Amino acid sequence: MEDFSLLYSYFEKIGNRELTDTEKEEIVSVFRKETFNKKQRIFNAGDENTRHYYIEKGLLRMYIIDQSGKEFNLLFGKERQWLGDLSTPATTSYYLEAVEKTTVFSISESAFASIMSKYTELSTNIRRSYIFLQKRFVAILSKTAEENYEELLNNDPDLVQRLPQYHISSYLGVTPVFLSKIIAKRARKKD
Amino acid sequence: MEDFSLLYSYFEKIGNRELTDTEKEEIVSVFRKETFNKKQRIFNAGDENTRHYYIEKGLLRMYIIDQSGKEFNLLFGKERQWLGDLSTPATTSYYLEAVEKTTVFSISESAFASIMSKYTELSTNIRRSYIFLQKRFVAILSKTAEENYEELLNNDPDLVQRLPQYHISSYLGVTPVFLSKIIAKRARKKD
DNA sequence: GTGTTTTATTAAACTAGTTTATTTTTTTCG
DNA sequence: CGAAAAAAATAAACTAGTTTAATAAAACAC
Repeated sequence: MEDFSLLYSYFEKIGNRELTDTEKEEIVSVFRKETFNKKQRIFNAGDENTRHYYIEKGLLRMYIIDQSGKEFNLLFGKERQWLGDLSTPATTSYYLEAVEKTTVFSISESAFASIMSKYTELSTNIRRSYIFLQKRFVAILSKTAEENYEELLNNDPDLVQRLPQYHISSYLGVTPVFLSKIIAKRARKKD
Repeated sequence: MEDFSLLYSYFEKIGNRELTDTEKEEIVSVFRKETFNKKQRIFNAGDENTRHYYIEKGLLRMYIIDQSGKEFNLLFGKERQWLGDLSTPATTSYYLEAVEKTTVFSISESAFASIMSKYTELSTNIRRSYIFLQKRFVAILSKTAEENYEELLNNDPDLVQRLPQYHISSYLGVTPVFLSKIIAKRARKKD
């Protein structure tokens, strides 16, 4: 039998109460537990009606590929975070891929909408995502790449450790070459 | 008696039905009709518990001021659009200001949360805002300033016409000097 | 209307970040 | 383990966008 305990505790946390057995069954019936290998693609630009992913373990990245073929990492998601394209069920412009071997609980848009009406705190999530993206947007617009790197290092050192440098540079909106320069410069400063 | 008809028709549209008189009264009781003059500040970074604004007529901008004192326009709002800081009631990092003389219907966060449970389509709004910001983010990260200017010109020519150039440049994340160059270059190309 | 302030243009020197290419280091995997 | 592949570092030439400053044009105020 698959283990849904992390998902239960998530709903217990947001609902601020214990779940009944019926509620647990309901959750099991709408979520699908899935595992993706490192570098495995979960959805592609052009796909319709993509699912929402609550991550049990591992690390995902959502990215675009621009006209010239370059990738831009928009968001990462790790343990106990949601990731997905909120424009679903419309055709997505993004790719979702596992950076590490990752297990998730996935849910369709329609089921998501319906459990949202039961667990209204879920909509707080979308709002929180918005606030996060807004901050990130402002930071990238108004700060230098070096400052943004520092900030990421402070806010989520674990992420910096788990990601290859070229994924971080793409998240910060610079080339891997430039991030490498930044890091070299910082190392020089330190001693 | 103040005219709330635009607000009624907004709620009728999202609810997809006519409003009863009681509902209209309820709306009047939670919204406050306000007018702001050109360049008038509506809220400031540091303010707590800012309100949400549904714009009847006019044009607002929400912006930050960075460490070095430079302004960055994050969002504009015009007729029949919502604008506000979704991180409310937490302390805001943004400034909200009228670009033109503007009349709005404003609502507190707490009232907003409570009418949201009645008009659940309101939460779609937040989601739509998120999608909008995400697109804008990706565009600014992956495209040149010239392409972003073109795109704005296509998506919202009216906005370009109503805003002074230095507000547009700040929205696109470049200096007024550089936007001026882009425009000069485009004019040269055309003939 | 005309004088004053604000906004936009132009130019020139500069810098943050890119591109391409080569070398070194680290990771993967049979 | 050792070979091959992937990731990171370094260098050099380049470019998109900035800064500062001076001029021109437009908008505003009386």
